[in-house]
Amino acid sequence: MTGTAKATRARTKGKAADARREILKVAARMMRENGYADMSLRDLAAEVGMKAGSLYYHFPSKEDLATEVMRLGVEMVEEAVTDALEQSRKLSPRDRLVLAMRVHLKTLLSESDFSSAHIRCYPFVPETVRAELKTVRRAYDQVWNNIIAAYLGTDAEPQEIRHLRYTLIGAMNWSLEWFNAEKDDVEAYIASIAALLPVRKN
Amino acid sequence: MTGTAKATRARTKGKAADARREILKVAARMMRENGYADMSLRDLAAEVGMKAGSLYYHFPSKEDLATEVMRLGVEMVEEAVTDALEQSRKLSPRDRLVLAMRVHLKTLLSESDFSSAHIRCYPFVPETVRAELKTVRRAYDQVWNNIIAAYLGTDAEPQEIRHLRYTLIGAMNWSLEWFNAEKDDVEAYIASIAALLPVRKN
DNA sequence: GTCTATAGACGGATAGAC
DNA sequence: GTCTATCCGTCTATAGAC
Repeated sequence: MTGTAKATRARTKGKAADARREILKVAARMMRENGYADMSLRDLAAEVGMKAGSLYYHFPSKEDLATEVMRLGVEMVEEAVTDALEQSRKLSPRDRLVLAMRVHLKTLLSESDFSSAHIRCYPFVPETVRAELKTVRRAYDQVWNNIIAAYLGTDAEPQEIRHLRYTLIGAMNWSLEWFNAEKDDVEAYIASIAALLPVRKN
Repeated sequence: MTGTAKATRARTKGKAADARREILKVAARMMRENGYADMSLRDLAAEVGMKAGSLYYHFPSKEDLATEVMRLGVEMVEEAVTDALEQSRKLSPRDRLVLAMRVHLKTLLSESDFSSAHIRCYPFVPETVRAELKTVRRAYDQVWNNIIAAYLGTDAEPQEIRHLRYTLIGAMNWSLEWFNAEKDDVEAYIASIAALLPVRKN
């Protein structure tokens, strides 16, 4: 076992790590539902089963806690998308694009308060938090640039790639505003968006 | 519409009406930039040139002020879109759809803090505020349902219409997250989205 | 690791003078 | 119409006991 792996395991087991994970989980839900400003550390602590002051054993500040929640939010979707693509190398570029959309949307809607908290809270979070998230956000953008470039072909201009990325990500992320798990169907919505993407000759 | 809102809107002249408009204008900008929770009435009043307490001569509460800002936000885009369509009756259903997109997006990006404040703040605003906005929001949805139904044709199913509406509105509203007036071009982005909409035979 | 207790700042809202 | 003054609640964060 490498030192790094040992250290990682040390950080992920034990009482402190459990409490930390629980805090993050509840924080993600509260941020998603109420926003960053309206997430009270008193309420958060109460839901986790501790007092507000105790949170500072695990996180140095509210901003750091929020940063961690939002960072995990990007990393979760990114990992889900890249894993799915990794296991589907034989698909056509178009099918890979549709697969990426499916995984992004499913993660957003059914699995992860972290990702939706990121999307909803980003515009209003302190500038320092946004600065911390710059790198992970760029990395995820790059994942999509690659998927879309493969679909559009080698003659695609950078603006064409960016615009399609904005359109698709916007169409998907907007689902946070209307999607109702009891009435709506992820597959049906993906199919509707996919219907707008022409089958290309490459 | 409440009786109060109707009565106050009738007063469009005089000192009170001017101050009221100024308050709404600054409030819209602050809500867009910082969100509802982080808009302080003290800061708002300072920017308008008054003291916090004076705001209560014009609005009964912060919630009522926010409701008015957001209601105006929908009405402004709706009016811009319907006016444009009114003056372009001869266009094809597809061209009318693209025109509606152009006007919606331009209003959002260059004219109205009110509309962008609505879009950004809606998820986190108190439930009572959301309830007040239900009617105007539904009305604007209906405008788009009609435009899209005309484009898709008489055989379009309700879900097909809704899904295309969500996709297009999502693609446009997401521009609040990335659009930079100095680098990006509204027309170019509209063209990119429009390229995804097949020319139909009707 | 979590607690109690509290500092210190700021929030929305109201009353009454002018 | 706007101001001053203020009430009362809540917030993040810290210090020190256990």
